[in-house]
Amino acid sequence: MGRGKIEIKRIENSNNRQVTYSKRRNGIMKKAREITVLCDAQVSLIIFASSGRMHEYCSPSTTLIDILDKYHKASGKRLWDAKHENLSNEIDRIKKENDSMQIELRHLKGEDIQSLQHKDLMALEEALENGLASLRAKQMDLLDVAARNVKIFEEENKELQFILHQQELAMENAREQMDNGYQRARDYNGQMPFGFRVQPMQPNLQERM
Amino acid sequence: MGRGKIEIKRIENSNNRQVTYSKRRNGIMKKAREITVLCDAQVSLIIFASSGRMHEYCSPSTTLIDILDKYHKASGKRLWDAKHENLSNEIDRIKKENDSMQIELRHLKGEDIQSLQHKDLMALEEALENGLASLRAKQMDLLDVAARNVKIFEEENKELQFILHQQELAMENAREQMDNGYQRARDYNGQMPFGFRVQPMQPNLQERM
DNA sequence: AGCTATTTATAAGA
DNA sequence: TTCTTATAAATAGCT
Repeated sequence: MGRGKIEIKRIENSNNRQVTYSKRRNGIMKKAREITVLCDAQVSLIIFASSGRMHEYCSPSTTLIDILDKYHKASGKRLWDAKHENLSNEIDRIKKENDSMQIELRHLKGEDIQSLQHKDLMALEEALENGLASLRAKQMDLLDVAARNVKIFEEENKELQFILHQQELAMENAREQMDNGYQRARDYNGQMPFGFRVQPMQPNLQERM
Repeated sequence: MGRGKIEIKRIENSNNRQVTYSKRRNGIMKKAREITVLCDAQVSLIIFASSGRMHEYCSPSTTLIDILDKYHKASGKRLWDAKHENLSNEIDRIKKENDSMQIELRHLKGEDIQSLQHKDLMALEEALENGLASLRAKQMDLLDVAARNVKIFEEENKELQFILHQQELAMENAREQMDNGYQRARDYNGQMPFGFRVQPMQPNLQERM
């Protein structure tokens, strides 16, 4: 369709080839648009010129991804399969793992055990009793710790009371000295023996509950 | 280009639409082939008719995957990465679910409870005790069933012993009659009253353990 | 699925 | 590239 008929074979003149490429590319794109509208078709058209430049057409109302998805289903060919399949398989695998854990959990919570056989029930019982035993042991530990903490607090309390008492004595002493002279009493606190200061930390306190 | 000019808009007559689709599809395919040859281009063309049927052209010397790869590089658009991302996200989601179930399971089995706080331990204890309670209930049911089955067997046993006894009497009787004449005794069994036959089934037997 | 009058696309030239 | 135009090709409406 032109001034002369041409054979369908590579156009050797690179300039002509480039011009023809442009013209025909526009032609195809137009045709693609037209068939889309006229016939309700979905079209994906990707063209790379030999120069590497790309042009694409994709019918509106859809996306290339969508079309490739349908292509996948329609042709059975797997395009980006390897990765895709691995991921799908992994999902399946994990889902199965999930399901079995879910069932185990339910059983341990006493749900859905109507269908279990005697043997399964025995195993379940053992598991529950083991769990409970571990739990009791842990609770005993905690009680131990708590008792120890109580003792530590108790001792500290005594010590604090002792220090408090000492301090009261010191204060009284100070008040007496104040009667003798304000200047000497003002920095009394700085001179108080170190051992009589209240310690804010309890380094011996055990793990909290 | 035809007997009449047409507007580029959806062809309402479905038959015409289908015919036009076929013709134009061939046209585009041909154009795609031609530009491939004439201009050294690489082309991927995928068309879905509204019916869902698919047609594709891909220039020789390449593959759809190859073209999509180049598309990927040329356009920067992702395509199937999106899908992969979705799958990856789902995997992450399920894995998290998995992990938390795993932890819960371990806790119920008394493992890894060193780090638990008092409150968690209380909850765990309750769960375990509930589970154990359900289990005991189920076991009681089973014991019940077993006891009932024992009783049924017991009664049946008695009945069988009774029948056996009757049969022994009958046999003795028969032996006596045989002394009187072989012919009359031969089909004695066929004449035995129905109620005295051994029943092989136990229709009252409850669910097994 | 063919036919063909017409419309479109485009090769070559400017 | 873009425009022009002669001509090849595609195809709409019929069978």
